[in-house]
Amino acid sequence: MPPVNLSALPSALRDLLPVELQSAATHRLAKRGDQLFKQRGKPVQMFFVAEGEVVFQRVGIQGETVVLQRVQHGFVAEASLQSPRYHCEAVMTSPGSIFAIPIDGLRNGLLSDSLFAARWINMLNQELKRLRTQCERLSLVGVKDRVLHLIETEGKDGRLMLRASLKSIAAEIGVTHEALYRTLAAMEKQGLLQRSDVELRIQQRRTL
Amino acid sequence: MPPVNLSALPSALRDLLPVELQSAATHRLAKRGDQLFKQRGKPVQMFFVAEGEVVFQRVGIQGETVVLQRVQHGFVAEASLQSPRYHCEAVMTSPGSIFAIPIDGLRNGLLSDSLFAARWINMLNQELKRLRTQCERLSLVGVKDRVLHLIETEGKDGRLMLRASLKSIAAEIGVTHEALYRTLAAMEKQGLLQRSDVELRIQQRRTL
DNA sequence: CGTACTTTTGAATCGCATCAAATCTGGTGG
DNA sequence: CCACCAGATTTGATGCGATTCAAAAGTACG
Repeated sequence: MPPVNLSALPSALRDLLPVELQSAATHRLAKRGDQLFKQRGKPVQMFFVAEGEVVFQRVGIQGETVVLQRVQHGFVAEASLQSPRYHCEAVMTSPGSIFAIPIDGLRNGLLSDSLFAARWINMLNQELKRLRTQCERLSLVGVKDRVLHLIETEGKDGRLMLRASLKSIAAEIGVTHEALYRTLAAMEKQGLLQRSDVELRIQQRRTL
Repeated sequence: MPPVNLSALPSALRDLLPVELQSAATHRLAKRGDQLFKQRGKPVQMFFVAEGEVVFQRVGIQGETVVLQRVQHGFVAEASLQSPRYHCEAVMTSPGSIFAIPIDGLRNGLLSDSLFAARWINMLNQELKRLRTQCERLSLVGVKDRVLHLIETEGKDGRLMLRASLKSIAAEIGVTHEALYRTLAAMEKQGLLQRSDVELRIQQRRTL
């Protein structure tokens, strides 16, 4: 992977990382199916997804895969900063653009730059909240409620941009893709929802 | 709340916090139903549960409560370090022992003590992993699989200590308490599980 | 133009939510 | 110490909705 033209860095990275880490970053274009790292592999780089989608998944005993997280823009496996091994694997589900930062440099930077450490903690806190929200969503009964919750929490103004397939969304909200397709169709028929190629939009009731 | 006799601090706190923050900690005994903080309240203290159980929950639109997290030993709402408001409420579900640390002191400490910041990041990373595991659990189909997953991931050697009611466990794994009771009974009848007042134990198959 | 994947619809089964009600438990106050 | 109450535990009956298995049509990509 080549070193990065600094001006090409996503603003999320430029605002977060100290300059010395920005220069240490490398970049690559990844295609669908590429594996960023394997379960039980040793972390040497921290990956940041700028474009495309990465799923963070674990392979169960019967070989079934459970999606733990989808990432379209952000770090993958921040929690593995000091882990000797990955506890999950990361795979591209759509072609994309990936930045990588050496983990030891990251660790040093966090120790030597306390403002950077504070920003990093902030990022982890946001991630914690996002995960708690996801747990909340998975606790809801019924596909419909989960869809609405997803649009309300991950979308903006009742609109959820579709950056990935509905199938991967189905996995994320913990239902089969068949159930999701059927529920979306039913909701649209009831006028609760509008679908397009690029987004899901909650149909606002005019009078409350 | 009185200041704390330093030697009474849980070791988890003594290993994590700088001494100046340890002296700033206060302590209280809380009883069932006590509310540590309210949804939308302003965070001024960071709470650490040493004994008893706290649930971290959000009240939904129809007034139903969703349990986001149960804490028996650890920080509650670490993610609210820089939040202007809590996005959830925290309630004791059993009497317990609570330590409180002033949030501004915590923020200052994280900025001035980089080793402390590194330990804090470590703690957040562990919490992230725990939450991802919980999402994984909630994605499983069937109460039985969730129970087994819970015992495997939160227990030790196939034994899960019951620090709280089965009902609160049911909420945590996202099923009704009736379904949990029935499933446990069925699993016990099939010899998959042993129950006692204090723990659930997976029945090991002798031969694989 | 074929291959792989997503999207879609169908049918059957069944596990779980739901509503109800009884028993048991620990804790409180009289 | 006992009556009482709130909550936990348990069992029962019912119906819906999601999983599962199957198959077809649509779509992207090399």
